[in-house]
Amino acid sequence: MELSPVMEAFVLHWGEMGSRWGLNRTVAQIYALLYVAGKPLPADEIADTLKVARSNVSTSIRELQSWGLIGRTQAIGDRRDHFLAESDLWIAAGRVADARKKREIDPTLAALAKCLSDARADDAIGKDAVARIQAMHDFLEAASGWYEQVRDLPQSKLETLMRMGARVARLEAPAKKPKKKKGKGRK
Amino acid sequence: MELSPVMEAFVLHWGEMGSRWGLNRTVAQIYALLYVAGKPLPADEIADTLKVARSNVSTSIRELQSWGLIGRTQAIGDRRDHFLAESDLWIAAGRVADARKKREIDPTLAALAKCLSDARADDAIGKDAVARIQAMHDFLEAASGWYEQVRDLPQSKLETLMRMGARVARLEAPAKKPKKKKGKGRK
DNA sequence: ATGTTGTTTCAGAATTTTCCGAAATAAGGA
DNA sequence: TCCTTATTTCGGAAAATTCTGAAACAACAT
Repeated sequence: MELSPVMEAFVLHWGEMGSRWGLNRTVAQIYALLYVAGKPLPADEIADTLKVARSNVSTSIRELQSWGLIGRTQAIGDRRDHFLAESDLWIAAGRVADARKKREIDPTLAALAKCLSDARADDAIGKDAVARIQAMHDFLEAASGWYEQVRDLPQSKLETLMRMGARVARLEAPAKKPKKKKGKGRK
Repeated sequence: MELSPVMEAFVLHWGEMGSRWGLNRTVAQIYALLYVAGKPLPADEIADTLKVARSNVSTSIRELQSWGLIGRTQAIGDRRDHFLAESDLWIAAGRVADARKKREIDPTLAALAKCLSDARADDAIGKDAVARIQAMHDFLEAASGWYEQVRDLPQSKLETLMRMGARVARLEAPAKKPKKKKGKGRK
């Protein structure tokens, strides 16, 4: 398949973006391609369209599956696997967030916990340094715990929470003018 | 300065972590070192402690300043600059989030908006593909807008919002033990 | 079996990122 | 000014990551 210039720009930009979020460029491009395609594509067509080696597609697809971002389907009369992007972006973003938390945050938290207990047992380390390590551990743990509580919310509840956030922002952070008005004249 | 093994582990782990969040390893290690040190250190002492080239420290410090993660101070009787880590992790994390949003999300959003209008004007592109591009644009824009509304909240309000999130989670996603009371007398 | 089609693995090539060290720059004293 | 100390710049070395192409592998039909 030949990409139109617009499609190409889309795929390229998304590849760029993805590469900053833990996916490599090819992986992100493949996701973008499958996403706009909106239908299952076989691996060799992906390789063809993106002008990358077939083997690279194979590896990248495996990674996309490990992130839970694509599914595999069959087409009748075609022995090849076909791949389909998760098209619900809430779900896709959640998958990435879950995976990164598990791969990066959780191990870091464990390492910090060990550092902390080691530091406590080491009297060459000042109380204040221990306190700072603890602050970092607690911070990460708090963020991690909050994420865990929120991640299972259905999308509708998540949107409610976001609206709550927006509302808190409107009510509590009254912009530049120190108007001090206590009223609640929301529209 | 010579690092104790525990400190070294801390700095190493944090370097690893940071490298997955857009800072490179040396940059993250320097932040970690300044963070545990809890006092301003001159650049050559940093280079010495972390066993990296002095010039690398110079470059990394410049980057840390561009992220807003460290400050520069002077010591009396010492012509060298001394550097101090931002020790409030809420602020530090916010700085990283702000910077990444500005460097990555905003440009991507702009690119997506352009893609979208180009795609609309291109009749070689199906309506459904346009709809998918729009969905992606709208998703990013919504997330971005939410972030902007929340980022200026003072820490206390943010914590309130987090508690709200936790509460929504408890109420709406029936936990295993429905009897769980609040509070958890730590330490 | 044997051929045909599709997939995966893997060693090393290509590319990108990070880092070092020498040289250039800056900022004071004497 | 000239020396001494501190910092930055920058070309290319080193390291890490990504990608390719060939070969191995797998599944199936003939």
